[in-house]
Amino acid sequence: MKGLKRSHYTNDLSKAEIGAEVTLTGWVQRRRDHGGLIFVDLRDRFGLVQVVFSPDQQQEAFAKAEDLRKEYVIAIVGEVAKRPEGTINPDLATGEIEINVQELRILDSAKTPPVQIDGEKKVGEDLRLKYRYLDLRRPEMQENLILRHKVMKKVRDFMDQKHFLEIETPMLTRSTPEGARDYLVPSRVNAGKFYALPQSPQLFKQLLMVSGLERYFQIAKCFRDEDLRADRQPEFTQIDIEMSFMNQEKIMSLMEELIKELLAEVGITDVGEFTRLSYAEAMERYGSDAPDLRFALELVDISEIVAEAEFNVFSGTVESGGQVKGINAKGCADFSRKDLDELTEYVGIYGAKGLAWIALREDGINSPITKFLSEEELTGIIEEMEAEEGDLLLFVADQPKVVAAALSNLREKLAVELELIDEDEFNFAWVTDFPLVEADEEEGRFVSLHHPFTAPKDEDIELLTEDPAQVKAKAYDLVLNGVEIGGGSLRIHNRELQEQIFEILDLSPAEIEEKFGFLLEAFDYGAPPHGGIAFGLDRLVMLLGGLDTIRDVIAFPKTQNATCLLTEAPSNIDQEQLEELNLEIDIEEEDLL
RNA sequence: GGGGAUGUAGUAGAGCUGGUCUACAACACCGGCCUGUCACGCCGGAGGUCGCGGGUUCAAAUCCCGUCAUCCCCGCCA
Repeated sequence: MKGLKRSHYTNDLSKAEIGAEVTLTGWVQRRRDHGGLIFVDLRDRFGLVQVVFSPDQQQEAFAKAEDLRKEYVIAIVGEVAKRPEGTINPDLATGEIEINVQELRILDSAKTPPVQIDGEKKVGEDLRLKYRYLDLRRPEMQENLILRHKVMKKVRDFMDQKHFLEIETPMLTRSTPEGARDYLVPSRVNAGKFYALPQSPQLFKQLLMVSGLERYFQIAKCFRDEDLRADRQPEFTQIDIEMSFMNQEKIMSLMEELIKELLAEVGITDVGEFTRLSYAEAMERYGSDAPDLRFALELVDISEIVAEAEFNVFSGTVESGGQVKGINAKGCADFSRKDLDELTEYVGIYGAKGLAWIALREDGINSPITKFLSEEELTGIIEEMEAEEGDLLLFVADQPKVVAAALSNLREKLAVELELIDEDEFNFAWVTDFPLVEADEEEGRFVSLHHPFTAPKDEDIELLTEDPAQVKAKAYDLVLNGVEIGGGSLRIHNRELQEQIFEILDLSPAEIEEKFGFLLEAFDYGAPPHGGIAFGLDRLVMLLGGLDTIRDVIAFPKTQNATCLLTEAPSNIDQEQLEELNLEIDIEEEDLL
């Protein structure tokens, strides 16, 4: 490109530049060859501009333009010209002008791309991922990455302004017993030992508080070796924040300020009040600790009404410690048997053994269960659920966990099908007062709901010894449109309490010392009260962009099988590398393909 | 580990109650024509192991079994 230096980006150009000589570079989006005249749409990161090759202008450039194909990389020198009368393209930002080319240089030719870059047709995701560098040429994808950049930039500006320091923490760290499965990295120098990639910088940020940095943040890569979902990747990014000498209220209001500024940055200003819900209330009313508050369809507990019912599915469940809850699907009394079968199958995914229903139709009540209910019980249900003619009442009877999972998901499914969701709304809610621990039936012990460093509420400290399950935590989650986008807590900052929690989690003193000795020791040297929060950057950007998967806001994401179709990672490695690390592969040769 | 959906030219689809399927048109591609197009147009052309393997059958893109890949979900994700 000797001697040719870009003078403008495509979208810099407007009527103001008419007559100017400009040098542009970019990709050929499309070529329209009219024989005696060739139009090329030149694309750069900022947009498109039409460049015109005409033998009247420049014979040599015109001849060369005959060879141009899609995605060729070119540089042109030409004059900005007003488009002739009647040829203005109102759909194009630069549609009032065009470039009459004097000189064309082909900087690189290109094979016909396997995915269409300018097309509206959607391409299979496997191909998009294999040719991710081409997929990322699409303006939609570039906009997603730009949005992500803007959010990150705003985070840094905001945090800096609030006196936070961005501090990096190690990627090679030690494995911790609680939490997700670790990604492990073998140590060559220390044969037989492993580093773990961080699930989050949790311990380091707490140590930074002990160090007296007071306000820390980091846009941190985190790694969790668990199965993937539309909103879960094995490596993802957290906006990680920690501060000293703050109470929960101050942290939450500072974070609201941050979130509002982030939204304003991307043009979303009509954000309502952040709702506050206790965990207990969220579970009671929505069956979820991350409820979508853009619509109602609240869960109603009718356990008491049907406790003595002849209908054994209800009364028997209540008797054995379960509950019966329902949703009033307004105006759905005309659902067909097939619709109802489908919903029943749907709640089955979440472990519900059935879905009872009462349809309040014009010609009376239609239901397979009302014959087992007394007049009084039926009236009680209808009253409790504020049901009227035209409504469909749907019930699940089971253990509270199953009822919550089934009905919270049913609630969301109904909201989508009944079009109750305003897609433009950004509805934030804080969920607070989480239980500190919950019983893990499989392992027969308590496990932390958040993580083991979360502080219990002061008034519940006495309960720690008697009934740990009743202890509430100084923890808070931020939920946006039914998606958990962040969570945090005040931390324990003294050794005694932290040791007590570890004991409740059934960690032996030896284990505690081995795994967390360094943290407890740090607390012996003057640890300030501290707390923080971490936001899932990918999820946040996904929601701001109105997207369905975080893959669309990650430049090079993995497939659901945690592979990279572009680089074909993970891959086999040389025997030599294994030997250097003192590792042996213990699977059959033929499986190692 | 489990449930579900999808897999047909480069791409996205139709065909899939088995037989004129020698697999269809579209977009893209290649060639020709065209000086005002902008999803340019017109004419012509090339392009397919119907994901892969096996089975049923006189006959399989179509039915059955297995397998692989991608996606959605359950489990899992402090």
